[in-house]
Amino acid sequence: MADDTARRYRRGRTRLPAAQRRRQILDATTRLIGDRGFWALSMQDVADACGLTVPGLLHHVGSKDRLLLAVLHHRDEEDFRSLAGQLGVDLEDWQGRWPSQVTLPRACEALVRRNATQPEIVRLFSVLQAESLAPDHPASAYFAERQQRALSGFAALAEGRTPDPLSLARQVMAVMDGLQIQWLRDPDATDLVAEWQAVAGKLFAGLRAERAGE
Amino acid sequence: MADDTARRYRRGRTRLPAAQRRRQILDATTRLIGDRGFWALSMQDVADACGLTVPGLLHHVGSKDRLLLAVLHHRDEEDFRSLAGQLGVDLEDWQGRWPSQVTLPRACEALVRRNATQPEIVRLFSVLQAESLAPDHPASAYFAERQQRALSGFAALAEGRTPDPLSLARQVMAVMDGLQIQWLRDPDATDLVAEWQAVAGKLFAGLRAERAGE
DNA sequence: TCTAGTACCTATCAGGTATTAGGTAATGTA
DNA sequence: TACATTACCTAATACCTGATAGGTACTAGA
Repeated sequence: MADDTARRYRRGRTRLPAAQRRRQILDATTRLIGDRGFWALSMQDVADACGLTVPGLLHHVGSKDRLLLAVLHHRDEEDFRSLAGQLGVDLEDWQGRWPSQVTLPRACEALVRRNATQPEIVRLFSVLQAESLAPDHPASAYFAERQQRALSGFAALAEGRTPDPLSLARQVMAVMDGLQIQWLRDPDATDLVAEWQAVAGKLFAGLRAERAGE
Repeated sequence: MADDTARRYRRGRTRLPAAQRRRQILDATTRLIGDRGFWALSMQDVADACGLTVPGLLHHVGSKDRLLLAVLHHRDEEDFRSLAGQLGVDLEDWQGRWPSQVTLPRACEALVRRNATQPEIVRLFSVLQAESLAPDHPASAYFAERQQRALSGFAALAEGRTPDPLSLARQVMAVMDGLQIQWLRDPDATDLVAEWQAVAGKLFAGLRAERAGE
């Protein structure tokens, strides 16, 4: 009997180095949350997707909540890196501020274009953003901070070019989030980029090309 | 012992007529889903909120999924009724079309104003709308149909006054949904109505007062 | 006052949940 | 080849999940 369990042990599972396994876990979780949301996600689902048992999975991520936060941070980093690349900014000499050739319309366009290529990830954030409106959701604080950061980031780009940059930032963010939901619900009927460009024309109508006082 | 269970039976619970109890259940569920989302909601929570046991609750609603749909339909009806009232439309002689004095800007303003007074309900729909992006969510079909209905409703109001009514409808809906999320996350920092009016000015800039050909 | 209907109960089920404890074997290094 | 590390396992814990079966007692109509 002892022999039996010994023979059954880890039947056919592959053993991976921690970093590689961790990446696989984050990827799988990203996909699964995008499909079902976080509350509906079970550690069993993730473990299955990775060819692990549940405790095997927990060995790498600690707990379900920490898994969620790891996924979010990972995606944020990745997105930021890609966006900077698309805008021609070198991350080596990143000073915490965008260079002057990066304008709000240009940054938005880049963001929307990138999002249009990765619906699963957009869904992940859309679902989680809404789910996390509940104060005791594990990602509640994260999304509150993220909204703050995004808003002031957008506002900074419009600084000096419009009377109320923060208000414009809110409008930009609202349109993006709202369009994405419609697009996810019915991807064939909605052209995310085209629709964005149509609104952008109206939102940015009064935007000055140069900062006031330059 | 039999005596004991008999004495414990329904200790102190109040018995209500079905219609009244059902309404109480719908109200409580609305509040709870707004707080936690549907996946995170348990029948136990609802039962507790109503002073019932879980089977007692199920007696009235059948199943968790049917409870959800009942809540959604109930809210939709209520909202429609209120909106019509605010726009001065008599539901008795409702023909399936809005009278000509109801314009898209006016309808939107009324909608936003009403939403601003009931954050819990707005949260209910925001959370559910995102959760239900998963195709196997019990409200998935409902929200797909609802999005369709809302879009064509908005588009109909703009018919003949703008080159692409459907596109305008999508923009309007996107802004509303997006602003609501920001507002729910941070109600004090966001003035829903004011922010809407600011965007509305831009979105409706080219809208003709009269339908083309009138 | 008897009776039919029904609102709601208790008990139980079959199955999921995340997490912990403690062990096993594959791996990289001395 | 010996050893330490660690990726991952099995087993068990202590829940909670929606749902059903079958009974109890309140209530409205005759």
